[in-house]
Amino acid sequence: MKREKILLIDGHSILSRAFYGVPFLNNKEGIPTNGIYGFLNILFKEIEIEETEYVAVAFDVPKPTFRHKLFPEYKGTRKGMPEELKEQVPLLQELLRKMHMPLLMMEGFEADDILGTVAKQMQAEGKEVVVVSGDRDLLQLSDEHIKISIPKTSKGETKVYSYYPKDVEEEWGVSPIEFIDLKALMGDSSDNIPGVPGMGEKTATWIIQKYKSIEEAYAHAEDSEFKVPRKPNAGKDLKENFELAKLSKELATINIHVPISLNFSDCKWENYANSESKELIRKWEFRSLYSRFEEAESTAEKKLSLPAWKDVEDPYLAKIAFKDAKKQKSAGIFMQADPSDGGKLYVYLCLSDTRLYRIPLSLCEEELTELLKEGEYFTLQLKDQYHLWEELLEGEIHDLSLGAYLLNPLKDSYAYDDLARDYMDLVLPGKKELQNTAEEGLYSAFVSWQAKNRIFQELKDTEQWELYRDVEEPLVPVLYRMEKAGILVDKEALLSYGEELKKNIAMLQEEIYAMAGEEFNINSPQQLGGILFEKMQLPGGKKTKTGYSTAVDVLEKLQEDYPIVGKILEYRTYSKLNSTYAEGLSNYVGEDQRIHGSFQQMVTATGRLSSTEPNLQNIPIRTEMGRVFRSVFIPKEGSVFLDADYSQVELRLLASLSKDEKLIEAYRKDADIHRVTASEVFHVPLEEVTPELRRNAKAVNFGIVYGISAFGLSEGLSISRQEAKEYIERYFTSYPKVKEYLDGEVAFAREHSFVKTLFGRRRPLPEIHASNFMRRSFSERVAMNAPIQGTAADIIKKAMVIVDQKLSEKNCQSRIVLQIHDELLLEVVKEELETVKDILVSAMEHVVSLPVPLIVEATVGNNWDEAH
DNA sequence: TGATTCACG
DNA sequence: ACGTACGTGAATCAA
Repeated sequence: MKREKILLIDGHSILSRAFYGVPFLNNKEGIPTNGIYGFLNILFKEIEIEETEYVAVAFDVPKPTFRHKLFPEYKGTRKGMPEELKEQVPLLQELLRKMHMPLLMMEGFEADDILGTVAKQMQAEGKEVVVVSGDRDLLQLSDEHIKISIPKTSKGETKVYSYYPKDVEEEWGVSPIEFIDLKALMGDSSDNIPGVPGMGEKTATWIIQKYKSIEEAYAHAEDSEFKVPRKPNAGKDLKENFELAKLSKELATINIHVPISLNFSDCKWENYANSESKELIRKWEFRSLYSRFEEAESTAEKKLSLPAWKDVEDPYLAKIAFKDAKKQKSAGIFMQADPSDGGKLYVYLCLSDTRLYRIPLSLCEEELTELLKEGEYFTLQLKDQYHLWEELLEGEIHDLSLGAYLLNPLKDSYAYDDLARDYMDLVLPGKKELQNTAEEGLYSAFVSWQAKNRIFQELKDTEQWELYRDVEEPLVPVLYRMEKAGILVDKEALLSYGEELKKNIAMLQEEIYAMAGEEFNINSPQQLGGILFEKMQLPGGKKTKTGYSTAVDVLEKLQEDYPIVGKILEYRTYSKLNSTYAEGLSNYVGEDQRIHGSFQQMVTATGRLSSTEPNLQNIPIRTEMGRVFRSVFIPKEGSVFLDADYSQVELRLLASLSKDEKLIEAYRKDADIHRVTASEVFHVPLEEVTPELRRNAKAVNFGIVYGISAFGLSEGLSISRQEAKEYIERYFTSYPKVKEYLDGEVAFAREHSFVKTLFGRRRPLPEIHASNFMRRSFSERVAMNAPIQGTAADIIKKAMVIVDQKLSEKNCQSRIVLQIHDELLLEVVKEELETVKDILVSAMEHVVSLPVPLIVEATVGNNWDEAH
């Protein structure tokens, strides 16, 4: 039988071959792309020659460079590699990932070793292997079913030289294994292999041909036959340098025992032409590849239907399905209500690639409860299912949507079809295209089963497994309990305040009409702009695409000279408060007088939560009038509110992550940080810092966390760009480590196209190399902000998990009801107050230990306003 | 549906 | 020369 064939490619080596073989190319943005281009040509050529679809590419993992500076810096630059080539490595990897190419990388192991291990493994599994590399180092791997293929590009043409053992023998006169010894004697400066001084190719070949190995040659070094032509001292050289030779051999030997294992079928390379990869091909202007990608994409479009499934109505059949699930202690599982069936609950089970069931929950409650006691199960959007059937809390159920969110938090959906597309290379019909609700459940269970290994592996590969397992997953039940608990609202008070607002709105409306001389819709920016800037001829013309800007900052400047503007601003405020909060919130108050909002865990790019239906994270506080809404949120009878918030987490994290001594010291002394900054930046003694200076310094501090830019700061402070620039420069002179840290983040982003938090959460930055200044600058600011904002998010999430756990350990009835990014609001049974306060504050403060301690301020109150 | 505005951290 | 502060969600208007 013909052996199946797999191509294993030495990524770095082929890239550098291509780099030197293809004339220098640049795209419009100045990104060097010649190596990538050459790599792709070699890749496609090899695939064509070898006629296989099974491919994988191995890369060295760059030595870790610690960005957080909590550890000494270690630079793992490949020496002798020109900058233009180095830059192309991450770009090529990005493209290959988008082309769905399996990348073999493992920390602590070189690509050579990975290739060697995998090649031998595949040969043992009965495959035909072709190892593609740019240099001869890998010839030692050549074997009965392992061919070493060395492409050489010159004058635009790529020729491929192939070596089975007999070809190695023919060209160098030694076997592949002996090739190691040959290299050990000769040495190789580019690989840092010393070799034996004075030994060149001729001498080394003679010795190895005669004695087969350096050990054997050493044993005979003093024999009379040890007579290398024209090298009378060769024996002596070897004798004297034997240790060096042995070391060289060790260095030259490829390790074929790397703890890696490759699944042949995972290497099937298809769907390389997709929208994401095509975008890069276009961006990098590889015109000659356009048509290849277009054609490939059209043939790759495929729709796969569901495996046959069973609609189980017979309790006996249900029992059988569950019995098998129990035996394997694992399954894809999904629960859903069917509105076309009176909201009846169904359980969907996927036991294998071909076994899929739909069972009414009423037929299998007992079996399901029993099943969840043992084993691990996989699903999507788990929190929603807890709301359907709380008993699911008892099982170990993994939420793959959550995993997919960590792998790419920029997506807008993590439903079954998204996961199938991204992790199974499978195009499934979207929810809207489905005929009935059953299909959604079946697909979800099926995808949960199919995508789990890939998603888990990627979480491990990206070092986000712990974040997933210890933070995101444990948070799911916590959020569920928060949503279930809800928060009590005094609806009467809410509505009566709304009435009050409405009266004011009506009054203001009349006044505005009178002043404008006509009636119009004040809520319409377009009409408002027309009245103000055309009819009434106020200064300060255009700003937006659709017409005049009527945003607060514009109107505030006009307020003093034009009374109507003040009225309009007032109208705006009242009308916002009324529609969003008075009317908006009251619509969500349920039978139990509580609002059960929902917390979204897979929305933000930075790892924060978000709050919807209604948004309980933007209840007013900054103005007296808005604050009233906080007082309508109240604890239930016998309870109080306990509110705890982190004091300036983000700035404290900035100090810790940058390790700036001056900032750390200031925080350790618990100084007023904005005042200290003002004193530093404006060269004023601490006691002489005016409120004005402090305000400015505070804006600078904010700016730093947001990813400072002179333009932004000048806008925020209404000062000139030049002044803003000076502020920033002086800030960085005062806190040099902060500058180093922020620059480091941007540099990291440029190299890897993502940044990460202290706990490993990633924020992709696909536009960090954009040619568009605005997009690129935006990515740079995000690179500075995301690690800080994200680390703060990680920290409070960890705290929530701990608090929830401790509350249940101590049998407390108190619960977390809200999270507002750096603040937790708890409804606390009065008797539990002291216990809960201790738990809460200490959990929040001790989540992580950093150079600057985290400080939590906790307050008790009979409504949210009082407690904050 | 997208743009604008504004509430929060 | 480019022309924005970071992260959200909801209400509203104008297509």
